Amino acid sequence: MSKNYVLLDGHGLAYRAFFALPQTLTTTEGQVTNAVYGFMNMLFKVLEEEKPDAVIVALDGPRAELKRTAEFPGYKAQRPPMPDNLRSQISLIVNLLDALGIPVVQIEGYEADDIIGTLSKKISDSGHEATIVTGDRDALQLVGERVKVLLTEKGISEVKTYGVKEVIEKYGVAPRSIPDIVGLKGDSSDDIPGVPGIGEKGARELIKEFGSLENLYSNLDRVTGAKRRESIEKNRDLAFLSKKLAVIDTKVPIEIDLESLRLGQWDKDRVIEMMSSLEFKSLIKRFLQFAGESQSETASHGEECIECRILDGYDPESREDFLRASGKASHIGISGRITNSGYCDVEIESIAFSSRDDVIVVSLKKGDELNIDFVKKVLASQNEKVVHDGKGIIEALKKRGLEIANLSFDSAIAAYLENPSLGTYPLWNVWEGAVGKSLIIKGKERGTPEQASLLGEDKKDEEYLLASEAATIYYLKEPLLKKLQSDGMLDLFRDIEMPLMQVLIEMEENGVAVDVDIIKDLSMEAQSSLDAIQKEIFELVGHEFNIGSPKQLAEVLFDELGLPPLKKTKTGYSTDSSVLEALKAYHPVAEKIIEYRELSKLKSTYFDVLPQLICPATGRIHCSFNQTATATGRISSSNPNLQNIPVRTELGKKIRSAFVPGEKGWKLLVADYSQIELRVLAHMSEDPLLLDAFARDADIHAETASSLFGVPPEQVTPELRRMAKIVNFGVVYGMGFYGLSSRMGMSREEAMEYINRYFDKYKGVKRYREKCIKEAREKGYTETLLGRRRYVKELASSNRQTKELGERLAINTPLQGTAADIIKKAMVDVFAEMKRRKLKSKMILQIHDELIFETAPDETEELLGLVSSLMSSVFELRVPLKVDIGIHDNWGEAK
DNA sequence: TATTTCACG
DNA sequence: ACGTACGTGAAATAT
Repeated sequence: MSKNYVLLDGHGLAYRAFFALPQTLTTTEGQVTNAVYGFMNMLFKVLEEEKPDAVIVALDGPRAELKRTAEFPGYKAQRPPMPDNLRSQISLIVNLLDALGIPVVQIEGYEADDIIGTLSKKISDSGHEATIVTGDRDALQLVGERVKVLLTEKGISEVKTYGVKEVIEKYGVAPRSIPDIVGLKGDSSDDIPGVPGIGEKGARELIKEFGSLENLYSNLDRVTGAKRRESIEKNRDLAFLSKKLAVIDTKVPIEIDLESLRLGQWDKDRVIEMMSSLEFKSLIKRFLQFAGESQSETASHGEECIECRILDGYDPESREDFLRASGKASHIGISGRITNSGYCDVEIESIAFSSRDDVIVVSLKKGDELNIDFVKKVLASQNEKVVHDGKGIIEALKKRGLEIANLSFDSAIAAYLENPSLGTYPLWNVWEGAVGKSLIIKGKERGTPEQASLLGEDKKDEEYLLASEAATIYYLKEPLLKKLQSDGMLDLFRDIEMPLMQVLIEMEENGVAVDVDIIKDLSMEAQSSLDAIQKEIFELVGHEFNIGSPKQLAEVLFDELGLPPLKKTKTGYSTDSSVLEALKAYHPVAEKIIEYRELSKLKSTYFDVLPQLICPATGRIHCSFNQTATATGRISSSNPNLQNIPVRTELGKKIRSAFVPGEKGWKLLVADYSQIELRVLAHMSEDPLLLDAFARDADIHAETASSLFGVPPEQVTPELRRMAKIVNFGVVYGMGFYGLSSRMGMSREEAMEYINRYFDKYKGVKRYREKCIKEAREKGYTETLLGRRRYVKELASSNRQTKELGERLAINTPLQGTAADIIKKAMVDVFAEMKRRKLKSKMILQIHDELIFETAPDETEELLGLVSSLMSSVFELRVPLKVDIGIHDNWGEAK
């Protein structure tokens, strides 16, 4: 019986995958896996399509080029050495192949091509079939009756199959004549010279006509074109040498028992273990599928086939069924469909509950009020509730008078803690990442068709989807909880993030009041200033253009006015504020443009937008606080972003003054942590100088200036203090001397000098930085005081710039993240205490180190004391947590 | 959709 | 040879 053997060119395919797939394909900890992935993808594709009886992978042996470089020293001479990132992947591939029971053949002194050539000959000689998978066109010479070649085209996943027919179609010659063609045209990728002046086309024509090099040289007189003939004649030796280099050796001494080889000798557990450590979720699935496992076997790997009944939300009996079943369930998974986003416009459309094997979907559209009692009952039940990114759903439910009792778990937040760098946490991705097995929602039981149609015929798929979501959420809880536990983040999750979610919900509901009249006045003022500045700019330049267009502006500045382009962007010359600032010295238009920029920015981002964002129903602005957005653990704000309301310029402060208490007689209470990141640095580094400075509540920048510039504290000038402040920020960000020099306007040497002096004085900080980098490199992640993680895969990069970025992240993230931990806990504590005391006052904003409340007249003093003491006592650090706090009539008054 | 710029901590 | 501090979100223009 004839067998089909697949022969793969290991290095060749790995090389292709390495260059075809992005380097960004890595494990969470930063091991680049693109070549392994590409190779395995190709392997499985071939396994699935060719269904071979056996597979062999050939690798270039040590000193494989020797044989051919002995003939011609230039052979493969221009080939750069294998990148380290690829070398490490080759050994992963070999290990994986070992686990898969696929033999890897590597013989000293021979290239993979020769091994493949020898094997394919042996295979076809004994009457079996061989399929060669490679990226090297030279292999086409091996094609024969029982040998075909799958050649990777551009990229990696595209392959073309070559049998004898295809080779002749493409090259016009028999496969065995391919080396003759190479002999004439050469091969730039292997540095085979060929005959000068003969290219692909000419070579093909000549061999097609003469059949071989030998025959060509015996009949040189029949070659047309004098020049061509001369070149061929002159380069006879080169041509034959080139051909020799291109001929694949089919007589390599290989000891392998082809007959006993067969696919399927894999160590299944090891394959799965290796693939999951490489985070190849989909390949595991493919492997299991290919391994043709029966259901019971797949279950041993936890492959779950979850069967859910979908109950009809309109059928009273089904509802009773659900309530009965959910009583026994450990928790209830909830998914909801909402329209719009943001507190002001959000509305609940429908909701699904999952209690292990029952799912029920009910519509909550206006007019479907008959469902509300049931929903109320489920939501109020003693079961733990589980949601995925539930903040919006909860708000929408609350707007309809529905509250969730015992909400204990949000899988999006859990997934965020596991890896905060992902940016978004779609349910399905989280499922893939946490479980990676297929979840199948089976079965669907409904009431009568008339009742069923109440949900709307066209909405049936939507209903099914919502039900699957609820079930997925249900089954997500356990694995994520386990992971949090094993990663030491359970407390952070349970005691901070989940309670914080409730705080954020109320803050979003509360919203913030703005005085529209102030903003509208500012807008009008800005418009008239803008008109005037625009006119001036046009006069200075001599014509009109779009000042807002960086491209047109660059043209005017650097081409027309001939100003020096100081900085480049990807696409052209930069016109950002630092450039314009420097250009002030050359041309008066620079200053005008800076003014124009500032005004138009503020106008378009704030003046014109804020009034539109006032919610008609509440008369206030309700932003969204995103709890799963930042890699460091901070929260972010959007629609609008209230965390970047201007403050640094005069005009900016005017905008802030439009933020006011929403009720007559009420005030704004603004509390911010003083120097929180530097205090965290002092705590973490235990640097004596920093600890002492904060213990004395000294002016930290002045202290730094004093030790940096060697002047007594009382002689620190504002200028020295300003420089020290930049250095302090730099330390927190993990600065290098170049960045510092450009920011301080000094030479690199000077900057270097200051940095050295800083680290000499603050030895603890120096040690801290080194420790951060070392630990992050070892563990693959950095962590904050509360164990919040951030994987720093940049540290594993071979690119220097990326690696240095990783080092800065390793330094900065624990500082920024711990500060985030601290204010988050403060929010939770303050919120809980306000609830306990039943205060009317409201927490309305958080701006990273600052909390803003709206306080009722009779609560101002109480709240002030409460906030101030709770904020400073959330953690016992080695330094005091200082809080600046004040009562104001508007936000502009603070600071 | 990507790029550039700029507001904040 | 190159570009250089951390973390965000939004608007306008370019593609």
